Amino acid sequence: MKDIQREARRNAIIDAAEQVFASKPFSKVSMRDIAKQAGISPALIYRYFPDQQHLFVEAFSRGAEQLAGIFDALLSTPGRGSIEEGANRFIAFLTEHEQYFKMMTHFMLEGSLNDTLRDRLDAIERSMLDQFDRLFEKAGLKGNPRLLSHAFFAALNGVLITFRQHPGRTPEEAGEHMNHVGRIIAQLFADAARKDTADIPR
Amino acid sequence: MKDIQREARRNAIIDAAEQVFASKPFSKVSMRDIAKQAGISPALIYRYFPDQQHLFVEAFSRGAEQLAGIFDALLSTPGRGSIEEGANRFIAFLTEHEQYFKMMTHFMLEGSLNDTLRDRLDAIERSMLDQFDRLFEKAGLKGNPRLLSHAFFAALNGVLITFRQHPGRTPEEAGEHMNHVGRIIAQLFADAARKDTADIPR
DNA sequence: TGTACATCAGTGAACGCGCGTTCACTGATGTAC
DNA sequence: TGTACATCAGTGAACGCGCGTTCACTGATGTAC
Repeated sequence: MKDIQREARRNAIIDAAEQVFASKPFSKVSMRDIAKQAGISPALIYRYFPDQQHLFVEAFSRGAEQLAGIFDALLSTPGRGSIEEGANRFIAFLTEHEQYFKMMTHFMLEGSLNDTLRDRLDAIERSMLDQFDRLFEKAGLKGNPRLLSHAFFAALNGVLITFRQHPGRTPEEAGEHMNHVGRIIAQLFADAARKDTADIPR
Repeated sequence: MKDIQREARRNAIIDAAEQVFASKPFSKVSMRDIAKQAGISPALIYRYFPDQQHLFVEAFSRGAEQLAGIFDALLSTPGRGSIEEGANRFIAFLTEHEQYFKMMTHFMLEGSLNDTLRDRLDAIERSMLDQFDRLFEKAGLKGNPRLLSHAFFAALNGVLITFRQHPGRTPEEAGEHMNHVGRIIAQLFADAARKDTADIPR
């Protein structure tokens, strides 16, 4: 079988995984579901991925690349890429692509993960934090922005988790609320970036 | 059987659930584990709780009450209860009592929950937000603090989730890092509380 | 005080199910001669 | 070009397991007379 075909099928399996993740809670997603969505037998997945965890990490890493691409475009456009815009895009991407958000929180909360995969996820997180660093640098922050990036990244994750399925709201209303709260947080960080970093303890 | 004895056993089951939750990831906790920890048969749990979800919500609600008590003590002591202190206590409580953190994130992420229980959890979240409101009022904020409370609450949750099991850190180091990042976030919110609320869009 | 009975805390074993993964096998395709 | 063979994508069914929950039953305890 040609490498191209193999690669195509592999991608089709990841696509299927994403679609299933987008349609039900993480804990309800099974290999059978994914196989069904892809129109293949469950056994075939194991010819393309050693196990479930590898497939999930692969799918997540795809989302991370997309998000990095969005940030990158923002940051390399003059006059764009404010801290507010970064927050807005981050929240928009992860609410519009729930599958990645579900995977991310799963990895953050679940302890038992293969060392190699854990390393891979750490690298993804670090490159995400690098993008946040650039956001702060572009906003004019002097000194090392890393700690602020940690705080900002964490705060935005928290907004997504806390208001994802808020009581008596439609998904649209929830999304609006997340953007609203995200904007408030972004402004606090933008204020901090404007000041000297001297009064932020390290 | 006397009501007192019944109540004691009921509490013992909740205690056991907490201990199991503290010792392993959420997804690995089973009714059998809890029964074993409590020294009883799994079937007996069902004479005290209609099902697993009710038990979990009951256990979580206990933690929420403890945390509310801590905030309440802080807020009713003159000269205490700064925003920084609130953040610090919040993070400390949920890192020292991992079981509640695991349950909270589970409820936030998992969609399929009984309506009655969902209402109960919403009430718990609202009363937590009330405490955050008081924090901001005590810090001198004029106007309705609710939106800031949402943002602060979400940001602190994010810190807990994001840095809970950070690569190559001992739990102590992770806790230190969370406190550090929490302090930075608290300072941003404290700055915001000091200013007029007029420049925070609603 | 003694006895018959009702109550219900508590149990061990089972039910039914869904899961991740593997196994034994089929059959299409490419290749060597 | 035809044939024998190797390769390997792909499958249906099964394995083994753990889960939440229920069932049929036991036996201790309290109560009515």
